[in-house]
Amino acid sequence: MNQHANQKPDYEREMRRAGVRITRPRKIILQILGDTDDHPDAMEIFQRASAIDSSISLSTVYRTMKLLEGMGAIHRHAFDGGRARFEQASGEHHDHLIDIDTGDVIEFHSTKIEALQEEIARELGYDIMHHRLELYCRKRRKG
Amino acid sequence: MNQHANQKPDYEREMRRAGVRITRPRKIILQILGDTDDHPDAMEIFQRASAIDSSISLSTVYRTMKLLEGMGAIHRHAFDGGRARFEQASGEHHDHLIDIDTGDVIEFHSTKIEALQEEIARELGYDIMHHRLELYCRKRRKG
DNA sequence: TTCTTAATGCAAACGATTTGCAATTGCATT
DNA sequence: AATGCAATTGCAAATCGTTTGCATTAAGAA
Ligand SMILES: [Mn+2]
Ligand SMILES: [Mn+2]
Ligand SMILES: [Zn+2]
Ligand SMILES: [Zn+2]
Repeated sequence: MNQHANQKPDYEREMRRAGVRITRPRKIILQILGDTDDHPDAMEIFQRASAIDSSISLSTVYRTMKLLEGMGAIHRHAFDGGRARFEQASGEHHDHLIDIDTGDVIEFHSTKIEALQEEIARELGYDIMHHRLELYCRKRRKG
Repeated sequence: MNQHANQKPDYEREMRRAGVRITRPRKIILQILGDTDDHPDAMEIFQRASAIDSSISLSTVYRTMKLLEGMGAIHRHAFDGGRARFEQASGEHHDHLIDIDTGDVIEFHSTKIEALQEEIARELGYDIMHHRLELYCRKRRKG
């Protein structure tokens, strides 16, 4: 989620600094990612981008996602099912609850769980580089 | 893990009861899954099976994995990277720590984390159907 | 042993993602 | 503003893991 009224990171500046060109497709994709609250997949991003500039190709979407991921600007998620889904990396770490009926994604964060994970890894002699916690759920039935 | 000196579930009996035929390929794959401690992917299972009966096909491995998954006899994991990995479903629930350098998988279980997950889902109005907790780690450097 | 039908091997199809390549374009340079 | 060149693009073809159609084989009930 990125509408947390927090600072919008200036990726264009960062890209320029990295010697990466600011192209029309990249501007559009960046804008799409910045404007959304959800976790769209490449095809969804492609469609939203096509609405703005119909000449954009799916390949470019994929290439741009990879570029942005490498820059740390976005996170890639491999939730159950087909395609990878993306989200802007601004904001703090969080994990995801996925509604398996609607596909909705709800974000949450548990300091306690994060600490327990660290503890477990440490006891096993490891450092966590990254982790993934996904809760696949159904809306609770009344009563 | 299944070598926990616990009862070896009799899937052949269960399959017979379900009206599913006990074929030579299925016997072999079941034996492979029962004998291993790790989380092999379809290709690895195919290779181990081929060593026993070279006529087995990869398609049959995939079909059998799907059948066994449907029976609840195995779990399918989609760890980072290419192929799905499988493990016999005997034993209690556990989550995984993946050594990103070696690919090794270490199993762990945290009653506390499990409880916290439940609590989080409940507060959001959901019931957890299944979940996924994976810690991608590196061996801790000395000192 | 016979018979019916589920299960198999094979090759082709699949869906998501990546890649080779020729054409385009950002942008640093005049 | 015009130039030059490497980075980026669109397109089509390739890749990878997995699934599927179909003719053939083989469980296992009778
Ligand atoms: Mn998120
Ligand atoms: Mn396991
Ligand atoms: Zn987390
Ligand atoms: Zn768990």
